[in-house]
This record gives sequence, C-alpha cells and structure tokens, in this order.
Amino acid sequence: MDSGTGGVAFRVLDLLRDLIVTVQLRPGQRLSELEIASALGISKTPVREALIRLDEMDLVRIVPQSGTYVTLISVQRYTTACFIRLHLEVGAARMAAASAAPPHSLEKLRQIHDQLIDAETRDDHSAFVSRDEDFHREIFLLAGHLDAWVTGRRAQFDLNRARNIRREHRIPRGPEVIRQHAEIIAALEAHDPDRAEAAIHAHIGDLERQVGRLFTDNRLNGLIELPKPN
Amino acid sequence: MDSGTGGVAFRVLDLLRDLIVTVQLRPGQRLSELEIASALGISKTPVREALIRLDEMDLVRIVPQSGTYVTLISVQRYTTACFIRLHLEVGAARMAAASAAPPHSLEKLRQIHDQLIDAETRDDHSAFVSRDEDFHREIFLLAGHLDAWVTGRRAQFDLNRARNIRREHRIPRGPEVIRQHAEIIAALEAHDPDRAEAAIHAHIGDLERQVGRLFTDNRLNGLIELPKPN
DNA sequence: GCCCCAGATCTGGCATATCAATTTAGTTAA
DNA sequence: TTAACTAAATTGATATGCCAGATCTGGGGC
Repeated sequence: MDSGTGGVAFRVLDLLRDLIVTVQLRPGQRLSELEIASALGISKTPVREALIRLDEMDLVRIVPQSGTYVTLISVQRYTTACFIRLHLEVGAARMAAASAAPPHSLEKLRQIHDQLIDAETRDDHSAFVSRDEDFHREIFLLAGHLDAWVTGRRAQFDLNRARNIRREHRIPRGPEVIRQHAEIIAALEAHDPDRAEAAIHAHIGDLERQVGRLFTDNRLNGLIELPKPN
Repeated sequence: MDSGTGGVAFRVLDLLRDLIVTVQLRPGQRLSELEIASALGISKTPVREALIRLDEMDLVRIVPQSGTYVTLISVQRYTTACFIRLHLEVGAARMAAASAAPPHSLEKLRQIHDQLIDAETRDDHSAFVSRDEDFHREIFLLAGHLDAWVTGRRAQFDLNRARNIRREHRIPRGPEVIRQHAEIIAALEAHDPDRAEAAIHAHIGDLERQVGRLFTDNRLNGLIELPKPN
C-alpha cells in the first residue's frame, strides 16, 4: 500500500497513517513529535513533516504549543463522506453505463467481483474490504475519472476507522454487498444509466444506514466528535 | 481570505497560495526554499512547511534533492474537477430542493444573487468571481454538506489559474451565469429536485464547455500538462 | 475544601548547521 | 565540434538547539 521508497519522512507518514486508520493510535490520542522521533531513532524534522501532511488530510490536528492529536471520528464528516461517495459514484456509474464500453472492459470488474465472492467464502475480512475498494475504484476508472475516486476515498477515513474499532471478524453484509455489486455490473452491461444509478443508490444508501448504527456503539464513547456544544 | 493569525509558516502558505492561484508564480516555475526564505527574511523551515502543505494540495511538486516546482495546469484534473463539481452540486441542489426549506433560508441565496448582479453591472470581475463562489457555497450549506463544498473547491484550483492567466477584465458570460443562477433559485423555490438538477447540469456543463476552449489559448503554451507521453 | 496564581515542565515553532543527491559548468579527449 | 567525464555549486533532507507559548503542578490564600 505504501510507496516503499522515498525519504524517511514518507516512511513515517505511511506508518502513522496506517496506525491511525487501524486505530492502533486512537482518536483523540495525543502524539509527541519528540516521542515518535526517539522511538524511531530519528530526529523531529521528518516526524514533523509527516505530521504536517497528516494534518493536511485531517487525520491529526496540530495545536501550536500544545500538542498534536489524532482527530476524533466525526459523524458529520462521515455523513458527508457518504454524500460525496454516493454522488460521485452515481456520476461515474452513469458515465460508465453510457459509454461505448468495449465488452472486455467490464471483464476486470467481473474478475474483482469473483475475488470478492471468494473472500466472502473464505471469510477473509481484510481481503473483502480490499476487493470492495477495488470494485468501486474500477467504476471510476471506467468512467475516466480515477482522480475523483481519490477525492471520494480521502473523505472516507472515518468510516474505515469506525470499522476497525469494531474489529469485526465476520464479514458484515457480505451476501447483500455481493448481490448489490452484481446488480451494478448488470446495469453497466445493459448500458442502462438509470438502472446503474438506482443500483448505486441502493448500495451506498444501505452502507450509510448500516454504518450509521455503528456510531452508536458503546466502544466509540469518547472517540467521536460531539455535535457543536453551542 | 487568509486566517490572519497563525505562525509564520501559515502566512507563507497563504502568500504562496495566492501567488500561485493568481499565476504570479507561473505553472512549471521553479521555487527555491532558500530564495523565498531570504526574500521574506525568515529561515527555510517555515517556508518548507508551507511548501509541504502546498504539495499536499497539488499546487506544487517537491522533487527530492532537485527542486520544488509549481505544478502545471492539468486538463485532466480540470475535467475531473468539473465532474466532481457537477455531481456534488447536483446532489446538494436536489437535497436543498427536497428539504423542508423554511422560506427565509433562501433569502441568503437571493441576496448573494443580487450582489452578483451588482458586480456584473459594475463590471467588477473580482467581486463577480467571489459572489459566484458564495452562491455555490450557499447551495452546499443549504444541503447541510458544507464539507463537500470544500472538497469540490479544492479540485478547482486549475480552473482559477487558467482564468487568471487570461486576466479578463470584462466579465465573461455574465448575463448567462446570472440567468442560470436565477433558474437554480427558481427550482429550489419550487421544491423541484429534477428541475434543480437540470439547472445545475446546464450551468456546470456550460462552464466546462466554455472553459474547455480556454485551454487552447496560446498564452497557456508550456503551462499545461501534456497528455501522457507514452 | 475550593480557588487562584506562580513556577516548573512540556510542546510545537523557528533558526541554524550539516549531509547527500542532483544538477550544472568546465574541461578534456575523441 | 561534440561527447563524455569530473568537480563545484545548488537543492532538498535531516539533525540539533533554542525559544515562546501553553499546560500542568503545587502551594498559599480564602
């Protein structure tokens, strides 16, 4: 997942990003430049640069002269992330459905779908999540707007963190997801934009509803950004 | 537009961002940490931190041990930015149209619209662009997804840079924009999501088409990222 | 017991110095 | 003339030190 190469700062960035998304660094937790630096046997500088990048992607918040904190999970941000994903994927799916669509172009999508089914059979949660991401990424690729996928994905960190707090070992909603993906593929094959839109709508809407309940989980107490105290 | 407060690094960030968006620093231009630092009478550190943030928002590209360059204007990125704006604004407008919509909530939107008309009358290009941004921002606000606006806006730097290279002193498409905005307001007032979607579609589609021609401007030679040389 | 304030401590912000990779200029050989 | 090689200069990358502001702590006053 990480670039592998690059300077020390980038390796620190990858490390911290992973630790945050997998909630090994918990939301609200205080980080110390010096502490991280000495733990890794390097100086503060590359650590600081990594933290600046993380700050820029809203994964941490640097408070001057006070400390750097892992951002809390924000229900508002999650809701917005769903909104963004929904509308971008609808647009991408419509575009993909309307395109000339060489018959083989959907082959990759079907292949990913098969791998998803396989992951569900093997009950491999990690692979399932990965293949699921690949599936949606492929839709943007088909629409010729891969960059937009990056945008939608960036808005989705909170969802992944909430998921990882649950540490679900069984795959949730596996069969439904597979069924919904199959419907999306069918709509693309039929070159039916309206059907594709409906399929995406159902899929993302379901996701938002299901995961919305996740935020009421007791385990998230203190890890969630409260609505404005005004 | 800038925060006003904050440390030196943030003031450098605001300065450089403005210089880049207004193309006083031209696409492809090489920047030097040391040069900027001494010009501002500060050390390289805050300059570097600002550049890291700019790198994270794709306004510059830091090449290790080589140099930092203002990114070229990318037609691909611009097209994707239009795609993102189109679909997010359609979603937001539909949501705003469908909402309960207290009668006074649209008042702000009408007010901005009036200011836009005023700017067009006075032929104040800068104010026109500003009010235009406010207008679209307000739509996201009405939909309750202001964060999504930030996402859409971030993807739009290239458009603004291309605009500023033209340095148009007359307001382009002023009357059409005003007419299209009026139609959007009318659709929202009528609580008609389909009509709102159509209005946004027309507006953004028009924008993409008009500005698309802008990229063929001779003045942009060398400032645009060429399609993959493969 | 509670509140307030001063000093110690910790944090990030910035400056400075050194390093290594890269680019570039100069030079030499074909 | 040109191509290739070498060395100096430039750049970003990292380490380190110091500073100012924020936080924490503990003692004194109410």
